[in-house]
Amino acid sequence: MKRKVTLKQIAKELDVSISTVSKSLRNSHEIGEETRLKVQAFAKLYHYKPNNIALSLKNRKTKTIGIIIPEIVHYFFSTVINGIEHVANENGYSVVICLSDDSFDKEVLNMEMLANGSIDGFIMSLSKETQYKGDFHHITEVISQGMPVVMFDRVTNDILCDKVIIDDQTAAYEAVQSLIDKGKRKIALITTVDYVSVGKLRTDGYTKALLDNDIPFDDNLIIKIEDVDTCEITISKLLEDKAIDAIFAVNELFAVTIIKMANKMGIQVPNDLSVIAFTDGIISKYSTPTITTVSQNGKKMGAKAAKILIKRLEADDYNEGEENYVTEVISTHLIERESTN
Amino acid sequence: MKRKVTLKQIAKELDVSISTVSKSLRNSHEIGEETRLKVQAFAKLYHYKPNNIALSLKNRKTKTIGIIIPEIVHYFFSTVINGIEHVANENGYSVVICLSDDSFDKEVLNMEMLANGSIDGFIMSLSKETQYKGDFHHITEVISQGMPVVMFDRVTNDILCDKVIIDDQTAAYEAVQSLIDKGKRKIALITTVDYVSVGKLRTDGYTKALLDNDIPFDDNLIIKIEDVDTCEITISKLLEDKAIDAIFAVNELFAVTIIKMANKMGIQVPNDLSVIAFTDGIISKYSTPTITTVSQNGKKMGAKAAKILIKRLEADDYNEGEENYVTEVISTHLIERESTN
DNA sequence: TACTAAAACGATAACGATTTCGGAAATACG
DNA sequence: CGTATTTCCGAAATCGTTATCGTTTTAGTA
Repeated sequence: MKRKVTLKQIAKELDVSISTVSKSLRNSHEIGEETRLKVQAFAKLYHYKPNNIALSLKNRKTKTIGIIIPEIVHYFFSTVINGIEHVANENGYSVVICLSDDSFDKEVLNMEMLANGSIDGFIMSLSKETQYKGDFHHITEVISQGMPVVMFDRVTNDILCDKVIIDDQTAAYEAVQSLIDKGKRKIALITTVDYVSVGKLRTDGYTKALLDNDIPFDDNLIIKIEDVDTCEITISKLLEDKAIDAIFAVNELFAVTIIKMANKMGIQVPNDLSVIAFTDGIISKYSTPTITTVSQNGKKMGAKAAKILIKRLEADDYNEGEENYVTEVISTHLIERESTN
Repeated sequence: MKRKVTLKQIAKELDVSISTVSKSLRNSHEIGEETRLKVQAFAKLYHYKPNNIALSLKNRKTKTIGIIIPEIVHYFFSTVINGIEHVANENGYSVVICLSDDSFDKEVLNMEMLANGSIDGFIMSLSKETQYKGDFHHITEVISQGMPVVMFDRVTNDILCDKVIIDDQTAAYEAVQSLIDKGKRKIALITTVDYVSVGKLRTDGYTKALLDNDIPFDDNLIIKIEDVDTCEITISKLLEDKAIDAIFAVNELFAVTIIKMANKMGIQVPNDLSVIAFTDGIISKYSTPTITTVSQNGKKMGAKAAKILIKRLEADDYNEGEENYVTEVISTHLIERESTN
């Protein structure tokens, strides 16, 4: 087993100094051509590659981005990572990923773990519990230490930093409006609990759309679901009200469950009931019927977040502290499929 | 903006030496109680945390695991990462993730990037292109440098290392056998191109099941698909043969597409046609009808892979080179749902 | 009192790289 | 021929830790 070769070993082998080797490999004109080529040849032969850790320590930058998300087994977050990873890689960055499992403690732990020199900056989406508690000291902490943070999707106004979001409220508004345009009047909303920021915003959009169209707002038509796996009864109860002609669901899991329950109860989608979901994921595309969704381009969000972060990282070298944080809004649009008519 | 505090700063502030600070924080008995407590209090006050990079350099280990997978927007791989991440975290490891996008070059690049000291070991699944080319020099390279590699799912016999797989052949065999047990005789197979190792194995299992049951093997019933998005015509052509009473698909995307096409052609699933898919993912669970699948527990695979890797990493400290590689086979089972009867 | 032993702390090397600075040799120039 | 200027290279600092090995001070013992 041959350990990786270091500058020191090359230096010793070639009977020159470490600095000479280093300079040769970086093609410094300080070194004579003969020596330079000799060193380069030797290094190539032994597959020399500079040790990243040593470089990180020296340069005080790791060229890696820390990602903290609630859950990875989730199409939207996967696509975001995908977007981040590609932009990161193009710019010579790696990504390290930590999952908070929607737990505040894990989020804090992970951030502390990464903040100790392992990464140059964060891209993150808040855990449910963090949003619920409203405790963001761990984030302000790293920001105050000069580590840039870009938040996406599940963000908070309590933190000053770059953000990448979609206009959840407007997107929801437009989705509901599209239902109204198709003549639907009794539109239900299946959403998450309120402390999830995006859930709240989508609810607002829903409410506003009804209001603007003079449709009476009925609190009974808003169902807040905490756990997808146990929502079937709640949904079927809602569906018993045959007058409901459309449902807006804040994610596709809710939507597909609705369709499933409707099927069982003999309610035809889209003929008896239109369904629109937020988040354009794999399920909507392959479900039967396919589901009309509000596209929430995760890859684009991830890419944008990465670009913002990297730009800030590279800029930090020159001008410090010139903080003019941006909030980038990724556009959404309605993807019409079979679940609406 | 306060930079992170270092030992040196604490030492200066408290007018002691760096070593004293270091030892105090590690509770060394070499340091008198008074000094020790003073230093600890000061460190706590300033939120001192040792710099990971410096530690990595010193200890020659990074406590991070490198993951290289073809694609993250893929339920199976997400669950594997989930499994890895949890075990890693429990043991104080981080994970850095690189995507090969099923490209050989990206796989090589990513490995080289990580192999230069950034990580302690790899967990990986081969890209399609790598399997196609059969070129594994980048993997043997890192292994020969003493870096442990654990491969999962898409593995190769050409590399000696730890592996975590499922028994694709037997699992496929059992799936097909279950169809036969239900009286199906004309069973088609929708699979990937042959160089994807798991695709090949599943095909073998299919073939063997037919053979063992004296069912004539018909080459026309095996459809090899390269790209999911353009397979609809191929599938519908197959379905024109109304005598086919069951289809075994090597992944759920194929399966759901089959069901979709069948629906369009007026073929009832499961009454006219039974469908079984490999890989128990989110689609199978939420599709209509729900799809009977061969469970391929990704989380378990990831967890197992991480355990094996970490065990090897910790063992490496003491005994070197005692290589007795294991190949762990994760058990599968059939999850019966609505697409079969 | 003189010597030894223990206790408390500091200097330094090392991990692997880059870079500034300084010095020696070779060349140019007056 | 003596000095100035390149050319080429090496020593050393640095990044933030830990660990080994001294060194000093104090206490204990004969």
